[in-house]
Amino acid sequence: MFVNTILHMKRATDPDTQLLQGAADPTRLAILRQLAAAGTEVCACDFTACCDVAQPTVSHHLRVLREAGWVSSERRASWVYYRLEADAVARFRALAGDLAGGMLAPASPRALPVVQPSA
Amino acid sequence: MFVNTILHMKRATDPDTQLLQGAADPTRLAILRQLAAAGTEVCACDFTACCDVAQPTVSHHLRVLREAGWVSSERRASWVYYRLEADAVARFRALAGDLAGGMLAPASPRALPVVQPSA
DNA sequence: TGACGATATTGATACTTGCCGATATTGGTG
DNA sequence: CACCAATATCGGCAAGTATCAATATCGTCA
Repeated sequence: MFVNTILHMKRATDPDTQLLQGAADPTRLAILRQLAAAGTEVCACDFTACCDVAQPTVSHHLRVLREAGWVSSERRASWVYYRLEADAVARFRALAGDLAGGMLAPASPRALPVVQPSA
Repeated sequence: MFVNTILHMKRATDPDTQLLQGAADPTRLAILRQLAAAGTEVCACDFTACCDVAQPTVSHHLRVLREAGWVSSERRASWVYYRLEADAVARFRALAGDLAGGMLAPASPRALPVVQPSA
């Protein structure tokens, strides 16, 4: 409430959120999946084919992915090759693990709070 | 290009994208983390405290999370309790696994394509 | 150097989203 | 029933974002 008086000034500065936002788009997720499936670098021109969006749009999404840390690119001859960043994938998996948290444990016989909570 | 002539008509209909978009916000990620850390259900009033946004905003984010399948809610007395949906967590972890794809394997000695790719 | 193919950037537009104040709704209580 | 506390919904605004056409840039090749 107080912190937020600085009006909407906090969006996605957190690296985890950036990572998630990077993947949170159908086109970008398709790109990430294609990269994961390939297991190796992929030429930018190969994404244009799969994503049913125009070339500038693909380029835009690739930039977003790069800035989110998901991919890195390397120019070779006329083509630009993109590859998944192992570090991003690792962080993503760690995040998934965090959220799994209590789900994995057999869940200790928890007492349902029948009376008022903290507030 | 052709499919897209239907102008911007495909946003986030895919369930995986929905899941990612659900988590791709600092406030919502904080909520998810708090739920995971708690390992059990959490009263809505407890989120208002941690998220430095106004109550209607928290309520909004909780709805987004519910619609994305991340959480389910149950009203008890005056309070509403939220809990993580195991299914969503599982799908999220599966997604992380998918993206890891080739990263886990020792990466077969791949031949760098020096000549032109597919296009 | 000039032409060409592959990508990136720019500019404009429409849609989406996060936020809050005000208000409605729900359930318990006196 | 009237009141109160906890949540949800509504209305509107400001910022973000996805998209494309047009254009710029970069590298290769003749």
